[in-house]
Amino acid sequence: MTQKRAAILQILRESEGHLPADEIFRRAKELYPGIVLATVYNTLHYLTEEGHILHIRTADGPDFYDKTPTQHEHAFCSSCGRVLDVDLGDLAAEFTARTGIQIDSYDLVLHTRCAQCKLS
Amino acid sequence: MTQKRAAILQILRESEGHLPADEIFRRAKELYPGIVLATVYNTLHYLTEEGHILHIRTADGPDFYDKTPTQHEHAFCSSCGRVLDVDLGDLAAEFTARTGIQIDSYDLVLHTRCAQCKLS
DNA sequence: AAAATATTTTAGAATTATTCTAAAAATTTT
DNA sequence: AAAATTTTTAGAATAATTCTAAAATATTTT
Repeated sequence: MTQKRAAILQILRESEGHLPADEIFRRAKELYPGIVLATVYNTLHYLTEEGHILHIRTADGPDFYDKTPTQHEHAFCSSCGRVLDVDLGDLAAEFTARTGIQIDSYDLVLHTRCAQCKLS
Repeated sequence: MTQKRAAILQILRESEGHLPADEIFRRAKELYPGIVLATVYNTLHYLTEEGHILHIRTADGPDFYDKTPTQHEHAFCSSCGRVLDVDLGDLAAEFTARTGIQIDSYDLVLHTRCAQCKLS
C-alpha cells in the first residue's frame, strides 16, 4: 500500500466513521496539497476492494465511505444529517421467506431523528 | 391536468410498471415529437406530488417511476435488470424495535435473480 | 545499479442524471 | 378579450463520479 493510500485509510479511521469523497479529499489535501480528486476516488475503490472500508451508496446525497468494514446498516438523521451505525443482522433470509422470492442481498437506508436533534 | 401530463401518466399506466425518465421521454416523443425532457421531469414531479405515481430513487442507476402509488418494495434482477414488485408491509416499527432507535422511514432495495434468468 | 515492467498519480475532459432559469406558449380567470 | 396564472420550451448549470492518456513513482529482473 502506497503512502497516499495508507494516509487516506488513516483519515477515515481517525474520522467519526463516515465521510463522503469530497470531505476525504479536503482532509487529504492538508497532508498532500497537490493531491487530486481522482486519486481519492481511485484509492477509495482500492480500499473497498481490499475490504478495508465499506462503500455506501445513497439514493440522494453522495456516496460515503465507512471505516467499519463489516456488515451493518445506517440511519441518517433527517434534521442534522448525522449518520448512525445500526446492526440489524442479515435480513436476506427473512426477506426471502416473507416475499417468496430469493433475495440475494439488499440496500437498506434508515431515516431517523437522532437523540441530539430530539432535544431541541 | 393538461393533455401532456395526462399522456405521461397514461404511458406509465400502460407500461410494465416501472420506467426511468429517459424511457418515458422516448415514449412521450412518439405522441409529442417536440416535447422536451424538462417537461417530462416536471410532469413526473407533479404526478408524484399528486400521488398518482411513485418516485423511486436508486443508489446506482437512474430514478424510476412506478405506476403503482401505494407502498411496496422493489427487487432488481441482477442478471437482466427487471424490476419486481414485492410487498413486505411497513417495517419501520419492526426496525425501531430491533435497533432501539426511532426509525421514521427507510429506503429498501432488494437484489434477486428473477425466475426467467434462473432458467437459463 | 540500470533497464524493463508494472502501478499509481495527475490533469483535465467526459459522462450521466437531474435541476434551474428565463422566455415563450398555452390555459384559465376575470 | 384582457389579465393573470400555469405550463412548456430551450438550453445552460450542477454535482458526483468515471474515464483517458500521459507523467511520475515504485517494483522486479537482469
